[in-house]
Amino acid sequence: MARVGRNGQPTIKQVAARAGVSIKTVSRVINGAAYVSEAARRRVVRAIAQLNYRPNALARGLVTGRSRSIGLVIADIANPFFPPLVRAIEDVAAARGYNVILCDTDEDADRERGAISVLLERKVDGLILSASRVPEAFLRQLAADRIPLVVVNRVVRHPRVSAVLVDSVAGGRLATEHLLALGHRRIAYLAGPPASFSNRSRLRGYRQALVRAGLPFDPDLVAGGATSLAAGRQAMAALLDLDRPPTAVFAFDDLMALGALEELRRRGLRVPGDVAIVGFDDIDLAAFVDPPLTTVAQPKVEMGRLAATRLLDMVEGKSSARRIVTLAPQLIVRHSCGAQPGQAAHAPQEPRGPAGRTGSIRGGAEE
Amino acid sequence: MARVGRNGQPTIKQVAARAGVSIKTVSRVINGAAYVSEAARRRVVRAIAQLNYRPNALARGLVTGRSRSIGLVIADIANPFFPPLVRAIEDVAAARGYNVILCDTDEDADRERGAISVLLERKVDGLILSASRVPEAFLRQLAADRIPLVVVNRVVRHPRVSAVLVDSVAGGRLATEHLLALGHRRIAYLAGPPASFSNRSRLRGYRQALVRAGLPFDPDLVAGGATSLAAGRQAMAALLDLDRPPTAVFAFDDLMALGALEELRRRGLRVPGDVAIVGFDDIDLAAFVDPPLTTVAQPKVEMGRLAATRLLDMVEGKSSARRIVTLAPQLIVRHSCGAQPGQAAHAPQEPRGPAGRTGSIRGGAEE
DNA sequence: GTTCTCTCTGACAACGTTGACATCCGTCGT
DNA sequence: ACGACGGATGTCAACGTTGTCAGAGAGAAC
Repeated sequence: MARVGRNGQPTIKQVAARAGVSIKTVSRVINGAAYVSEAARRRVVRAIAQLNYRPNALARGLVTGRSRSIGLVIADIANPFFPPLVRAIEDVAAARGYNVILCDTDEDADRERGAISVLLERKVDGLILSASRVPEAFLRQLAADRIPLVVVNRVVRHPRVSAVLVDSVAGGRLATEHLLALGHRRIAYLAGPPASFSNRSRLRGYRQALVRAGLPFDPDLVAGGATSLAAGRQAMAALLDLDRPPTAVFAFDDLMALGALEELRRRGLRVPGDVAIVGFDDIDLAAFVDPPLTTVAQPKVEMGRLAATRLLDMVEGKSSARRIVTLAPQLIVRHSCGAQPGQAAHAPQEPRGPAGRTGSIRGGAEE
Repeated sequence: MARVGRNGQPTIKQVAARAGVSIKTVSRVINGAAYVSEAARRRVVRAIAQLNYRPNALARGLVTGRSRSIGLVIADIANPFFPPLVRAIEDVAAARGYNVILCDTDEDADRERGAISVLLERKVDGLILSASRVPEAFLRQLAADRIPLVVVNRVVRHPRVSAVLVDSVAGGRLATEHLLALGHRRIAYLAGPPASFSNRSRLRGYRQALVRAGLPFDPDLVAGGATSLAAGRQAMAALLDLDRPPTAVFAFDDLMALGALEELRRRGLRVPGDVAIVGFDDIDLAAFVDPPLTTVAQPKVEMGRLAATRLLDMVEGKSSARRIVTLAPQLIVRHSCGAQPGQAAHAPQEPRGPAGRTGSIRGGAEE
């Protein structure tokens, strides 16, 4: 009989032999099952320690059909929005005995598809998708195949796909109304990736705010189409080269806002003196830049916690019905708009609907 | 015969049945093996597509003894030092067909041990450890068990443990000499975690620079012992409450430096006017804060790439001998010290030894 | 015509674990 | 004294894949 497994590591068989019991008894001890005598248990525990035995999760997963791992698909861990989210997800997962397999996609739908595919081959027990660019039909198919699925900042119309998101429309409105209240009339939008659900929502909020203020929507004042410092710089440059450049900018996210900030500084323009800026996300950086950035905060840690908890509840069958958790965005007023920090400029009108207040939770009623 | 596997997903058996071949032939097609007729191959490919079949990586890993995944153990993904490193590792791994399982440990040796243990149960093909706090003996044991292992910013004396690190002693010297050259004589060190290899090295570099300048080492000027904004704030506060507070501070990392910056601002002190600050890492934030932080840069992306490439080479048996790659730290002069940005203050003496120049690579000669 | 070689194919036994079920042995109730 | 019961243990067949080996044809070489 082999003293060790193929790859040199001890198996349950060696433990059993050493403890003088059957492999089933060892299995029972490992899994804390009942009906094992104290004597046997002690011998098994000793043998495990002596051999430094570790159960093979692959074999276990193969027979149980559960891998105790989840897949996490994000755009780019180097984008400061994601680390707090990932960390929270990881913490919840670890606390419940799951591992996280991380995949970056750079907002590319094909890479995302590939990542999901590989994750599925790995037999992850569930999937969390943030900044997902894959067509909705693809995700519906996943759900139809009974893969537990939670999406962040996007919605999938399927009775088993849960979501946690901040109300980006409300957030866009919040940001724009703040600039409006400060007297700005030419407000630009620094757009994010066109395929992004969040981008479209923030743009919608921006337009809503303009309309409510009786201002026309000017397509020339929308520039950008990505999410990076460089994209922010370029978009800001394009805007500044307009005949009538904007006096204020609402950026898709803080990265774009920071890029814009760089470009403004490069041209010797002052913020907020010459141009006011509002970002989105409230990444750690935002509070530290010069001037500190006014931005719409997303509760990243809470989002991560909610997403992971929800997913694992689905995985463990505690509740499989769809649940959509919508969190309220929050305007963080710092110095990049010229308002009194810590409080929003007086809003021109009351926000409508539930968003903008506290987080609301909607059950699985829809679809 | 079951139409689908236990968990509802098609198996190689269904594919074989549908294509009218044996499972072995399907296996051959999947793995691109030779000796499959065009006709058979086509039928198999079609069946795979129709069933949306995905090979089960667990089963595959069980029989081949390789999981095509690596474990990545770091202190905290929310610490801005790590995302670029992680991203680079992930990219290399993905390009070579591996997945990354991520674990945060919060610098806690027990959690690290636990994470490594779980990763080993998962049968990862190798391990990358950054900010590792576990005793060296533990890692030597791992290496003795033939687990491919690469450590970042730490060294393990074992003929099979590779490492990639920046010369933190040289970095500490660089930072301190910069402050010295600017005329500072009371220079404090904002210490990182005492158990950290990097912390000890940077402290050593700091002391070396002092000695070379003929200055005494004053233990009172060392404060801190963690790595966070809060710790930086507190340590800075303690330093400022001294009878003779320092005129300059070298911080273990940029997070500590930023914390110090906050505390100084809170007390109405100016940087660099009243106190000069040098950080370490050159996180993205560093260039954006006010004032832009002078800091010692670590080439995080390159480190990640090197570590992952090295590990996978070991995993794939391309070369198993130990290799230590030492990269040179680089002083990035911005505004937090009062020097002319972009260039270091004139160093009081020539750096000694290979570090401080270009990166050097030492082979497996040691141990 | 026989043997050899080469291509293609499939049967079968692993891999390390758990689940279903069987068995053995005391002890208790009657 | 006997059956029933329940604790403690073991046997065996999965799980879904790949590795080993053997075999069937089809040409090629002698």
